[in-house]
Amino acid sequence: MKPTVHDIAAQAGVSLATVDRVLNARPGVRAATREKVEKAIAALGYVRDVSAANLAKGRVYRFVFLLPDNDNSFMRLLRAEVSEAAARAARERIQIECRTLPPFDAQALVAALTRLGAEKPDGVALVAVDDPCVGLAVAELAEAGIAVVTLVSDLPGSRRNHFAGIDNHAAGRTAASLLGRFLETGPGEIAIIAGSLLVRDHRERAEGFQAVMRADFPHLSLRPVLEGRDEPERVAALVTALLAERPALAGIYSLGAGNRGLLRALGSGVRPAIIVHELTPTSREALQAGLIDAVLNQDAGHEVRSAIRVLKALADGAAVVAGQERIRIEIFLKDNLP
Amino acid sequence: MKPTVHDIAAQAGVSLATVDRVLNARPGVRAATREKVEKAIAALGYVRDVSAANLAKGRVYRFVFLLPDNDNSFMRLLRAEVSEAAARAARERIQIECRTLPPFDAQALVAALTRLGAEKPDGVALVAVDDPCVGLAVAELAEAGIAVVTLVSDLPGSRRNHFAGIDNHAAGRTAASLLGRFLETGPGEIAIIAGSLLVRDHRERAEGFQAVMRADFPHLSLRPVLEGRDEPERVAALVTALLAERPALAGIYSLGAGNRGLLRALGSGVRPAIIVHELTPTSREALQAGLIDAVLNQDAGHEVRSAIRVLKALADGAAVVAGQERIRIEIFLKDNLP
DNA sequence: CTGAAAGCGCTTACAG
DNA sequence: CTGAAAGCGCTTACAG
Repeated sequence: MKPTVHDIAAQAGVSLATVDRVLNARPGVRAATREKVEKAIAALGYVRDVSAANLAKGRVYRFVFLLPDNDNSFMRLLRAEVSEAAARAARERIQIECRTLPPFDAQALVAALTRLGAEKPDGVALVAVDDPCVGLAVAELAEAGIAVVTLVSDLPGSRRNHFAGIDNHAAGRTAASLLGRFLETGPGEIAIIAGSLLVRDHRERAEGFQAVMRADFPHLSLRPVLEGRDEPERVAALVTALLAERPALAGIYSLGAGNRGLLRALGSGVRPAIIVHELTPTSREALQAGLIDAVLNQDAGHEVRSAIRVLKALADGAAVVAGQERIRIEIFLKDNLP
Repeated sequence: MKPTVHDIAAQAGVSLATVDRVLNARPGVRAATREKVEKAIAALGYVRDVSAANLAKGRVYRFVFLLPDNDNSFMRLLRAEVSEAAARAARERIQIECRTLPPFDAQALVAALTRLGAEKPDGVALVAVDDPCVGLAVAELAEAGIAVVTLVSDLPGSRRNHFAGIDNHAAGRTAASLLGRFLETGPGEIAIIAGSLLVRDHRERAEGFQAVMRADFPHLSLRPVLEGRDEPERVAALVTALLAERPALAGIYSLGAGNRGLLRALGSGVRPAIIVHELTPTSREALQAGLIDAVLNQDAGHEVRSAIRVLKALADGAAVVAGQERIRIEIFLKDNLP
């Protein structure tokens, strides 16, 4: 049988209350007593039953998710995944609240974070906006002992505890490798469409893409990055103009949102090779119909579940399973669609 | 506050024992009483606290993993993942035992399954061998109320409850799509190397690959499937002979194990485009060094953790999170290696 | 068929 | 600084 607090108490010759004090590193135990108990713990190989402890404590974990209220498929999906996970988590004494904010708005994010510093939840997950004052607000939460996880968009160099998202540089490099291999037939021009280069994820994807293209596929030349602001209308206008000017364009890497616009702007004849980001109803359908060649994806459900697991581990001071929390850059062709 | 069994008992005017009987569908409750309790449960929106219940029951889940003792990287990794997961699971009242068996041996597997029918664990995970008598042994476990999950290799049409693995047809199709796109420069010949076509996974991968190649890339012709028995030596011999006969071979799809042999057989000059299965130290290094072009992978850690979650859900009669248990066909290029 | 009481492993006032 | 007792939400003999 697994040893319990009773066994430790008996072995150490103390009461349950004292065992509990030592176990939880609470003050008010003489050094000699503490040592006796620690010896017993080690001797018996005791491992605490966390759910029994939580039951006794009546502990409820409180986590808050701060999400942008962008109206694009990916963000909608992310919000839906948080809601679903919240419903499941409630059964395990984990209370998740989801607050939406205007997108790309550092001030709004800072305000929300500052408020949380006062509310003192056990943990916070946020889609970061890349701005120094956000880093400062995160530092204050960390100072207050609140666990912080960045989601989808990171804040490197800040005091966040963990990032639940993909390596966007690597995503850009992957897109370049793939597109380069698809276009070995001869020279050509490649267009890059971002949402905005002011956003860290997009900038990193663009950089990774350009680096590999220049190094490994010198026969392909890169056009300057276009910024579609993640808006279908704007993307459509940009691509229409682009194809009018360069009807023989070899490839397009669309690294942001608004792909509905991209698809609308394509003619019906020979099209460039196309790689886009995020598996949405639009991109899935386009992939299946052969209108695009590959989709790079981050699994929103996995990111959300991972963020919750990590927040809980941080709250418990427990270890995480590294392999389980690594968010993959998924490559989808029409053949391996889930 | 979340309602508890006490609240139900009070509302229905019965004792805790009776509430428990209704909650667990145990016999010996008058229909009228049962109804009162059920009404109270519904009215209060009661949700059972599973960990409190497990604590009270002193319940320990017993799961047994039946794994082949193949000496290849993937199977070694799979066994290691089971050990790791077992260590973690022990803390949550889940006891996992791992038994190894000779590979591809239906008789040995049937014997092990039959023994388990007597031992009556809560659940069994097995790497299936595609043989009708294995299906019968699985049916007996199902009959005995033991949850059964196939791992990596499925047993379709059997009474297993769930398959934790990839769609191997789709994997083959994916390999073909990718290789086809990599070889658009002109006609050429493609070789397929399997472990053995007697194994279901391998057969399905080969079929998927051939189907897409024939349909979408008619300029590429397929050579007959070679069988390397997953042994490096044999694979090396086959590939050496192949390249001697066809020095201008355009591509190789290696869908089984033994890739160390494949790499050894490659000359130092122009090489065919190559796609292999499973991310192992060997394939990772080869991908990074540019000796192969892509690796299709199934995440062994994910498969094992998923199998355990599903077995637990089956034992509890609970629902699974479909998105979380879907095993992806991962595509790795050198740029998105984890 | 139904209920009172004890207990799972841990924690928490409260008393000393 | 230390301990006895009650309690978290659920289940289980046992008695009636």
